[in-house]
Amino acid sequence: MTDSTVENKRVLIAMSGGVDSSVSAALLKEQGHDVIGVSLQLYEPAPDLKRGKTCCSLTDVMDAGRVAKRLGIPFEVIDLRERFKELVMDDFVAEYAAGRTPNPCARCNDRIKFGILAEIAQSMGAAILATGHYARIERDAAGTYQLLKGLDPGKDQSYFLFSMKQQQLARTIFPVGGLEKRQTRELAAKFNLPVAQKQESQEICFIPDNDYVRFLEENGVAAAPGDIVDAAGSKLGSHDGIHNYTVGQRRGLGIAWKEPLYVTAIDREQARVVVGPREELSRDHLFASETTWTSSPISGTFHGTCSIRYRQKPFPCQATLLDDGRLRVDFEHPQQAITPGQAVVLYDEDRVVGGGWIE
RNA sequence: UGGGGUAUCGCCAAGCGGUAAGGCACCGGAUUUUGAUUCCGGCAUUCCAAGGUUCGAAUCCUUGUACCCCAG
Repeated sequence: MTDSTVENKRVLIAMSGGVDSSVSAALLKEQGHDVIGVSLQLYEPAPDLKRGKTCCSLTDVMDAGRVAKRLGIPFEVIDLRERFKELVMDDFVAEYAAGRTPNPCARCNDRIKFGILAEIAQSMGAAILATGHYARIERDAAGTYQLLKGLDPGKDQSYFLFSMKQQQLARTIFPVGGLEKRQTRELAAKFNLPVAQKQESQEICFIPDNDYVRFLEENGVAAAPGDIVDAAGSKLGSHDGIHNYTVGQRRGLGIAWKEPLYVTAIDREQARVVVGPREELSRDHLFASETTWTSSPISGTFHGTCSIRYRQKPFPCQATLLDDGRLRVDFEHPQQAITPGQAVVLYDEDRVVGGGWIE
């Protein structure tokens, strides 16, 4: 199962303190690798740690350390708070301020884990970086590394990893990518890991209470009021700031209508939130920029499938690269709530071809 | 100070003598390494007010009150 060129090399495993990365570390150790465990300190610990369900809180770092100790592997904590703030949190704030909806997990993977951490791994003499993501990497006959969906359709995280490139894929392994979540849990119990029963992480790791609006306002996003209008521009209500909304959102509008209303667009210039019935969320194409490709860019018209949000079953589409470098994706069937700031990921069967950020 | 109409949950709205539908909004939960969506659950002992008729009324009668429309 493991690529032969990878065996017995030094591997750096990013340990979040969760079940997936802990089992990953255990599997690597069992396979005979020279494993080094690392936890990243990415932000100031939240004062309230009662649930401990974030990916990098103090208790999680401690859990990671306990697992490393149980496995008998070296472990250290790397402080990347400054870089994380600069590359992920600031981007998160700026995107919301611009009326877009950021995807911090995808950004973190791209910039922190497979960016800075990958470099750190090299500097520590580890040729390979491992994480607990549910995705697979395989090398095809031509020697090209392919990024594939995780085998467990309910846990596949390839969407968040779409920006990985050859040089990254060549030096990365996902030990649990071929497992079902249930199997991972069973292995955690079998390895007697202290985190076997730990609950899934969720929410944005650096906003443990999930009150992202408060986080934004504490970080300089002004609560600028404006109108909520329909497609024709008629005022239906008012809001306290466009950062409270995302395209496709239904709840929180406070408008009593004959049918549910959804945010169809956010107009930063006029500080307006445009709403409409469900039908008005439909689009048959989108444009994306900052495209990246796992091996090589598409040429001509790409026929395959794509996802425009995490956990969405990829749907048929075709895509073309425009002269200005942007990507145009046309859907076979209209899709709802194309959300600027989210990623569009192109798939060829189970293979991630590449993607970009929705405009 | 003439005539007509309407008053039911925050909004819209069923009900037409038999013991308060539904939609929206809102609240809670489930799902989820982003944000959403989705799903599940909750949500008027009370029908503008006060009397009356009736075994029984939001539904009938009386008197008020408020608002709307048409005339002034």
